[in-house]
Amino acid sequence: MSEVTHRRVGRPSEQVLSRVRIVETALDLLDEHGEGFGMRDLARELGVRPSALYNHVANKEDVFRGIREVIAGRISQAELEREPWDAALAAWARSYRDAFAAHPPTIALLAVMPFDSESDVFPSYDRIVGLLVTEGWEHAEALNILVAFESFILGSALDAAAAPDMLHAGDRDDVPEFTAAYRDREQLVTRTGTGPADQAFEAGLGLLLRGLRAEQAERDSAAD
Amino acid sequence: MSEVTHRRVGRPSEQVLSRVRIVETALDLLDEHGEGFGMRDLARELGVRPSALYNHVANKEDVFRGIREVIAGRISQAELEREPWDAALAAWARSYRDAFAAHPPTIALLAVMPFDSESDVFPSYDRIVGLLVTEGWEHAEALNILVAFESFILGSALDAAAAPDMLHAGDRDDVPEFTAAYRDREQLVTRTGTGPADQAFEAGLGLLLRGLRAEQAERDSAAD
DNA sequence: ACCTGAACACCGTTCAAGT
DNA sequence: ACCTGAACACCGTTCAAGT
Repeated sequence: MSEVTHRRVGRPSEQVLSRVRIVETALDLLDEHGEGFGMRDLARELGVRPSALYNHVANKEDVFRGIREVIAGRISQAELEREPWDAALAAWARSYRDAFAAHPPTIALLAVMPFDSESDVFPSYDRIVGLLVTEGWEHAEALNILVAFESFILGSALDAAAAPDMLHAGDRDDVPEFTAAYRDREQLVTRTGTGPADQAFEAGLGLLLRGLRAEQAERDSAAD
Repeated sequence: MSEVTHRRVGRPSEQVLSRVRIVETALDLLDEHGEGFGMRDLARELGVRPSALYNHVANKEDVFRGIREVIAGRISQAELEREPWDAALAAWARSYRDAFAAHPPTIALLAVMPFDSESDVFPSYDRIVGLLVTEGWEHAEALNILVAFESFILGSALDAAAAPDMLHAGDRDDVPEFTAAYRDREQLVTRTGTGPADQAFEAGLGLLLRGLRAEQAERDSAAD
């Protein structure tokens, strides 16, 4: 039985905590046991008493804000320089979904949290709006499209985080089309190795992009 | 100062609680003060001690399950009988989003919760898959499209529930396209009276449906 | 069977005391 | 300035006691 050497009271000789260390540890905890984390767990993991955390973060919500920034920072901005524009949009969307889908239990919480105005996400948003405006959309339309994409992406991340058989009708026999579809998709999953959530995401992303191209084509032909 | 008459201990002469009464009261609490609810608040609202609730629900999650069923029950199934098929899909999607957007704080929680196999939602899903199969899609594809629509709808409900200026870049001058778009949309909001979240939802829904029609047209012309 | 009342094992957070 | 330790005001949930 190894004795833990306790820290004495009073200011330690060298600082043990920092905001980034707290945020990163919290993210680790979320990844390991996905059930959410407590300030007490977080403190234990950092070898510190719970109250010590409050020297570096305002409260638990503040920790979440930190986490959100870290995750948002992982969305690949570089993909937005691809050609053509719809490929750039697709690559960005996939990177966005992956960044959030990696941390299931927090998606919902993070998704409703407003971004800080200094956030890293705005340059990406600016680039996307610019892309769409270049391709002929009005500024306001471009923003609506951007938000629509985000809604789809976050909804898809939520879906990827949901229970695997969220939509299982069991043995009921009053929904034949649905159960047939469920069975067929099962086969598609084993054949392609692509999970249900990924299939649905690609289907939706494909539809959104196809919709954009169709809208553009229609607009261009009407302009003659 | 009015004296509250307390109930004596022991089984009351007539039953005061029921599962449905608990679930409905919980939903009321969510609607009033959107911050979520506690079992103690719920009990107070029902004029009962917290422990009494556990005679009718297993735990707090069980209450959420009940709430989810109530909300899901409000999604209009009737709209799915409209003509043509894409109008039916659009009407269903709007009804779905409205049902969830009415209860902001719970969307996230509810969205990740698996449906019971006896749930009311399956007949609607069956109808939608049938609709798409009739229009030429494979069963597995139809299911993927359905899930993609749901992801978009729930993501949009989340967006509608988010802070109104979730995407406000403040005064930064390094994102000109974005701020221009933000300004233009502001004007569009005041001119049309349609909120930002509704605009984005209609934009995305339009793209998804347009994508479906384009996919169908492409398939039909390839079949010649 | 279905309520009260007391209790248990938790939370997030505050704050004085210590270095 | 930055930690410990003790405390506060909460949670959800359990369970014996009562009718």
